[in-house]
Amino acid sequence: MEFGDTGSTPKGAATRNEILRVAADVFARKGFEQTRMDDIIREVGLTKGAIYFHFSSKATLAQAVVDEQKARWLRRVQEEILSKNNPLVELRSLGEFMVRTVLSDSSAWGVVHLANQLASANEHPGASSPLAAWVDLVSGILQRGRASGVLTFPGDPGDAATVIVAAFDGLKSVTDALDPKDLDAFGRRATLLLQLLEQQFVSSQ
Amino acid sequence: MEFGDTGSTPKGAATRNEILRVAADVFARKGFEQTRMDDIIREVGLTKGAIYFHFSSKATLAQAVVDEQKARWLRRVQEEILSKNNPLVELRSLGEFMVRTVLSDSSAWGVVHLANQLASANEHPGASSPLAAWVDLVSGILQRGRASGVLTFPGDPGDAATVIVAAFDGLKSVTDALDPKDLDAFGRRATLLLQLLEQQFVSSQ
DNA sequence: TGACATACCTACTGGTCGGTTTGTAGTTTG
DNA sequence: CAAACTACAAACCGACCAGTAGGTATGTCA
Repeated sequence: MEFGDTGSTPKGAATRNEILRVAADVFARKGFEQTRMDDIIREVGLTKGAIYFHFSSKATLAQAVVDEQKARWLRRVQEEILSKNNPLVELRSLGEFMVRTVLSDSSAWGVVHLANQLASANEHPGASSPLAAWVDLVSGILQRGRASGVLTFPGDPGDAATVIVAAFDGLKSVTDALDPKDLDAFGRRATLLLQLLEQQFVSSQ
Repeated sequence: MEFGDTGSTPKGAATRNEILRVAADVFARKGFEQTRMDDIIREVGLTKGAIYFHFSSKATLAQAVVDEQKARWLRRVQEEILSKNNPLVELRSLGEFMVRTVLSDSSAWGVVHLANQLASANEHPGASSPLAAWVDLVSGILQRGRASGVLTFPGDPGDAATVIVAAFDGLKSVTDALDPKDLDAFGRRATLLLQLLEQQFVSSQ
């Protein structure tokens, strides 16, 4: 049930990070249930004892992966995007950021779903879900954009934000499922989606 | 590996259908991996031997569920929607049909993903995926709509269709993940999405 | 009414997988 | 330098679960 289990020594901390790195990749590729602890163990080059010394359970390890990744990109988004102080620019940047992230780091978006998969077994309210964080982020931008008149959309900002994030999320998973070979497919379709949103949310003139 | 394992007798066929009915519900709720054969057995009120008499494996049962459901709604869509011979009406009807289906029959959309979950273990090309069928359906409508001038959109019809279907799919899964209690949430957001698509794809004038 | 298929049940097996226990090098600290 | 702690390794455990073995009951038809 504890979280920051160990890492008191430089060596221990390094190993812990290495485990997190590999675990993020495997979890993202295969999902929580389909990931075997032995998969991670094999790829890290350690043994069961080592992993369970640093993390008390499979769920704890996965949660640590989620928390670490979430903190990382929340910081990046904060620095690179929300600093613009311009909802229109922020929304565009965020869209491009999402697309770029999905395209470059294949494991990144997989981790976004880990928290939700954990919620089934664990009793996490889902509030810590990276997905919810994305929605909140977009929702905030939409609200400020509407207030300043540069963005228009019907209904609740939260709902609109959810639709936007969900569209991206669905595009990723559907493309993975239907055209796993077609490497450009996601990029093409995401661009299309961005165009669509641009014309829909940005106030003409 | 066989498909229509049994069902030679009226009684046998009835049991087989009952198993399919229950299995569809359980698979849709919990997904392929998380579903235990014992779950289905309990709800059907039979035993292991009975299920394995009618279906040779868990994967075979799931595949049968997918095939049966897919055939059913493909027929319905054919009759209720594609008979209109009007791309604009068809697209609107199809959108409403999807929303209505998701809202009324909670297990319906879950089954759509079963085939994809099977592809991991099994070696199904994924071509039989209901998701692919939906995309093809929309893609066809878009093509005919563009040809007759009532629909406009940039790029490949297949890509546009994928974006549309993916947006719905993502909306369903994201809403389930983030707001499982909020019953109207999906409806509200889906309506928003339909408006959005309306203004984007339907030629103004 | 005997032969054979259909339809179903009970009990078990074999493998998988998360987690535990125990041991033991190396490192730090008193 | 000895006790104590850190950071791992190796072997093992027990629960879970898909699938099987072998039986029984209920037709059906000649």
